[in-house]
Amino acid sequence: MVTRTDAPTRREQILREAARLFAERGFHGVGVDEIGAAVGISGPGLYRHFPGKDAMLAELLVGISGQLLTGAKRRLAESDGDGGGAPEVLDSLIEGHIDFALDDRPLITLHDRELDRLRDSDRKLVRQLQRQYVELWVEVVREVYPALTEPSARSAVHSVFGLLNSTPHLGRAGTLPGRTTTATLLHRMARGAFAAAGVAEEG
Amino acid sequence: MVTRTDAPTRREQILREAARLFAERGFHGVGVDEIGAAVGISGPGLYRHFPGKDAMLAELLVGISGQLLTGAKRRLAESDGDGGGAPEVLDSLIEGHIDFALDDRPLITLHDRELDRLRDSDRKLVRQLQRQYVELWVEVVREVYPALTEPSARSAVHSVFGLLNSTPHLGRAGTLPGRTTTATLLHRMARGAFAAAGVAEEG
DNA sequence: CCTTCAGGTTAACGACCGCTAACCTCGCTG
DNA sequence: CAGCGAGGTTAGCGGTCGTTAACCTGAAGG
Repeated sequence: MVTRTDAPTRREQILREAARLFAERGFHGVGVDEIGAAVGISGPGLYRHFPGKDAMLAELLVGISGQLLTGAKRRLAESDGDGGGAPEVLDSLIEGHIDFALDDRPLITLHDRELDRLRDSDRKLVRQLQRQYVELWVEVVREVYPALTEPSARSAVHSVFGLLNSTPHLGRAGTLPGRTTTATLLHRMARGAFAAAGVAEEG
Repeated sequence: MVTRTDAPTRREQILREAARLFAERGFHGVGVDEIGAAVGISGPGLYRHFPGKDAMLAELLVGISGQLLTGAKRRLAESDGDGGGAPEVLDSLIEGHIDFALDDRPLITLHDRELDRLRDSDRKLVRQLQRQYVELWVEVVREVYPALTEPSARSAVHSVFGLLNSTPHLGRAGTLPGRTTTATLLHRMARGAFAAAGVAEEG
């Protein structure tokens, strides 16, 4: 991960603010004038950077899904090189998802909330990326907990996503008991949830 | 619970369809004409039953929050009468929440998604009910897992809500491996998540 | 120095949306 | 049976929203 030092482009500013506003008030609840105002230009000036409001949401959602999937693939590949067993890979996946959820709360919110506002083609793309991401988790989870059937594993993965993506509900930013504390707690809970899911099937 | 046999009133029909549509496409994404069409009347006919579109959302959200809180209080009281210890109460709370999440998926979706579209007074009321519900869980959780600090317990409760409320993401209705199977899996995972949160603090 | 063009501006259009007004039509009920 | 209220209807108003059109400006380049 090369950390950026140069200033964000206007385009990136717009995406960032749009994500925040969409997450706060919903896609239909935010006007283009507001997005413009948030970056210091006004209304239709946005159309120099994006063909329309939909395009901003599309780029955001495709970006998130792609980032999540790419990161997960990278972690999987890294642990293949190491002596990393399946449990370590699962830990790595959990850690990556938590980092994302804690660092980009607006995006995580949008990710499972505004998908249906996309044009058909974009929605299909995002869903495909999401599906790959889920399948990747499912494989690792089943390796760690062989007692799990495939449908149960998939349900378990979705549920853990729900758990990890709950961070936006945890106090409005300052109230958290410290980032690493929260991350550790979430990590333990995710592991615990998977473990409980994978004990016997039929409980 | 007295099971109703009489037909739902027009008003209840409207609320039911409005909930479904709001959950599918967002509050601002649904027009009053669509809600009307969904119950066989058209557009402004809704105003014979509700003073406005906002009022429908408000009634839905207040209703959910109230139902959840009432149910939880009832379960708490019942277990006080029995020889029910804290772990049994927690199980009962989890079970109740799962029932609700599985039976009223649209409402569970709205519950944490469209709260900000409410008038100030309604929003305050809903938040107050939600807060009471959370606090009730927190107390029980801390009784079962005394190692948990209060902020951690609160975070854990919110996270488990995220886990339990993930049901809308689990396949579009028919794909679930049976209701009781799903309920059991979710229950085990919730217990596992709490247990993992409550082991030591500092992990 | 003139041109070009990226990146803004304001004005305005057309569509849509929530809501109201005005009217209609039953089924009760005194 | 007169009347009246509950629960519909359609027409239309006022406001908002996404988008386009037309215009402006300042910096880069031959």
